[in-house]
Amino acid sequence: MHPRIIDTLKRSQLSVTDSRKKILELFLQRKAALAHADIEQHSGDEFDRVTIYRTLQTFVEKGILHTIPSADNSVRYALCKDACTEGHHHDNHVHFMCDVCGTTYCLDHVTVPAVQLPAGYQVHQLDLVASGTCIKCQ
Amino acid sequence: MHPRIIDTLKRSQLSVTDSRKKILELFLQRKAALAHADIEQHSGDEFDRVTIYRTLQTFVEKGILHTIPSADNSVRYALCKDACTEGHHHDNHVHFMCDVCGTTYCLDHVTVPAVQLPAGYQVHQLDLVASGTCIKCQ
DNA sequence: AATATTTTGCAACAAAGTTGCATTTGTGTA
DNA sequence: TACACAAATGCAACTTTGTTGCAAAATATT
Ligand SMILES: [Mn+2]
Ligand SMILES: [Mn+2]
Ligand SMILES: [Zn+2]
Ligand SMILES: [Zn+2]
Repeated sequence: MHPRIIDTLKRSQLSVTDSRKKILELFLQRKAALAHADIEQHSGDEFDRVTIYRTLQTFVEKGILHTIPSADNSVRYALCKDACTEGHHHDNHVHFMCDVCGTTYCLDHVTVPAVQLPAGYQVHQLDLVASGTCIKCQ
Repeated sequence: MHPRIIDTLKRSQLSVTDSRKKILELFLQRKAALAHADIEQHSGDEFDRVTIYRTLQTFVEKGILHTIPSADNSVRYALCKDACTEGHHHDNHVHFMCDVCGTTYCLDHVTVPAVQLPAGYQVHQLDLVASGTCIKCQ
């Protein structure tokens, strides 16, 4: 088991349970983002579908995972790298979704550029999602 | 009925049907983007749920509507303004989703800035979605 | 070890999306 | 205008996805 797992859970004041450990482990192994369906597939009958929903929700609230918007009705989740805390995310990096293999990447080193919106729009979050062909699928 | 409706359909080589006219009209009246559910709600029993699915899909394929990614598993659709054609979209403007009223706006005059991705990522599309509080909800 | 708290699985349900097929509607042509 | 062909629609049946309440199990606290 990845050494960071227990730490991460405790720092967020979450009790350390099997499902949380395993789901977190899955995200640490895979470097890419995962949709609910990916986790469900990958974990077989290890735990209930409902538990996955609740775990993902908890992790997002606690700042362990962030969501990545998509145009295919299937939100992806990925590990927060920065110091995200309960209700306060700072994942302002670009995401890339490959049309070929379906992988979603966090491009941690590519920052979302500032944009000048018309007066009156108060921005709380900015998401930039690129899609196309990834390195592996060229 | 809005004068552009028949034109738009014919230009895309689509037969002019009641549902297509009414769904298109809805998008022309409302300036904002609409989710499937919005259309369903707004049209009552005028046409079947399945017809809405199929119409939206057709309109996207034909370049009449474009999709807007979201983090809440509910893709929004909005009219293409530019010369989008079958299978070729050019809606490279920023979108704004209001957390308060839920409205999604096409900010037609705010262009998505170019970003420099790591070598090897071939970008086909760039989506920038801002969220926060809109003008009306301040 | 005993107790209090939290999480989980299950069941039942609601909502969202898909597919095949008969019927209806629209289009082009005679 | 009427006809024939093609396309779109509605319906039914179904699958998938997401939600909720509650008892049982697991975890944390003392
Ligand atoms: Mn990310
Ligand atoms: Mn738009
Ligand atoms: Zn790929
Ligand atoms: Zn608003």
